[in-house]
Amino acid sequence: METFAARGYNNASLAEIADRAGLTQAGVLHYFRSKALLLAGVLELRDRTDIELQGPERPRGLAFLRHLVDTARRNAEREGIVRMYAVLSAESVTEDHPAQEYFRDRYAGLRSLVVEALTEACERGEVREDLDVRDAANAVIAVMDGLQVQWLLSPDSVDMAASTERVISALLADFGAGPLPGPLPGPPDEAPASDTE
Amino acid sequence: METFAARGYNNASLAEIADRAGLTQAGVLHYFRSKALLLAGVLELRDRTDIELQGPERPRGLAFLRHLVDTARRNAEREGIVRMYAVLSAESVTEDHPAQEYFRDRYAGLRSLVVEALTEACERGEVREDLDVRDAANAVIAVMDGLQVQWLLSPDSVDMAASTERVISALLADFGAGPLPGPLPGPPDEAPASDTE
DNA sequence: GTCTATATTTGGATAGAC
DNA sequence: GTCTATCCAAATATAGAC
Repeated sequence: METFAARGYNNASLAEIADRAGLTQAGVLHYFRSKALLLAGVLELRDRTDIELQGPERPRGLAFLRHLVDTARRNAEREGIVRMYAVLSAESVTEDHPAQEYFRDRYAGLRSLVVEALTEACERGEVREDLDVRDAANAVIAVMDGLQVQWLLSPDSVDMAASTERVISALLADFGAGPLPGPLPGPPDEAPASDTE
Repeated sequence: METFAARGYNNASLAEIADRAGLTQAGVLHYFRSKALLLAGVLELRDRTDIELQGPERPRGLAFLRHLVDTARRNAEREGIVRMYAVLSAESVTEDHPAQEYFRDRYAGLRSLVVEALTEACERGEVREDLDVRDAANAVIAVMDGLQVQWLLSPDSVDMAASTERVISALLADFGAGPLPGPLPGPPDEAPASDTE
């Protein structure tokens, strides 16, 4: 993970990864038949470690949106993971990248979670046209991703949680719901929580 | 540009670039002493070609924000450039990447342009705390960037212009200004305009 | 289960001919 | 100004010993 985060997939070498893991390059290939399979293993591991937003007991509606802001705040303490996702997600749009399907699926999943949350958050017969909600959901995901790149380049110029919160609450207000209740100063530190990026 | 867009910097080879340009790899290195200098040349060329948002006659305030939405719309017709910026900007956060300074400066410049525009857009003694405006500006830039990655992976799931417009106008409303006047259906096609990404 | 050795490919860069 | 030839380094992957 650290190597992929620091160098991206293409520029990462099995030799460096092997070094950090305390074995040789051939040793790594004994467990993962190829570099691409190793990447798949890393991504899969993260998905299992971060129980993320799966399961039926995940937060819904407003609680979910607040959870996104909390995630942005927690991410400021986890540069490694942020860097890995920022680098790999963008790199995945290049030709024949081994993580392309992974990120396509990931975004599709996130998209429907956020659409659902936005819809529940501003209960009303029809919140607005469905399309509008999808546009807003894409925007929410996009802000979080885009902020990460800016933050990685200039940490002092970016407050990921504040910017995320501002967009979400502005969108909600625009939809006719009240602003994000129980807003920014959320629990400064939560228990064994999980995350999104 | 096409090669860097399709493969990123690290994975792009001088051989492929030379092929497309109709000369040999050694020929390319005759004009650009190294791969990193070639990348610098490409980025510099784009900056000079797209007069972008420089000069004193650039749009200001609301007009500038509307210009951003227009740019998002135009970008949907320029996959190559979008891909190049999306890939390179994220790749630039990796260790020792030759475009790191370029993108740091680029974001700093964009940031101050958007801060200025937001401030002018909602004329009021103090719009709100300065910090809030900076957070909003970062968010605007972030949405545009983040949407590009999603769009490159799944064009049919993302409407870059619509999502961008929604965020900007929601933020403005939140600041107390009216919603983006002369909103979405901007000039479907403008003259020799320029762009942002 | 881990290593050494090596095959194979590819990349960036240099030297020098034409 | 462009090419050929070549160097050197690095990378992925495989074969086979211990």
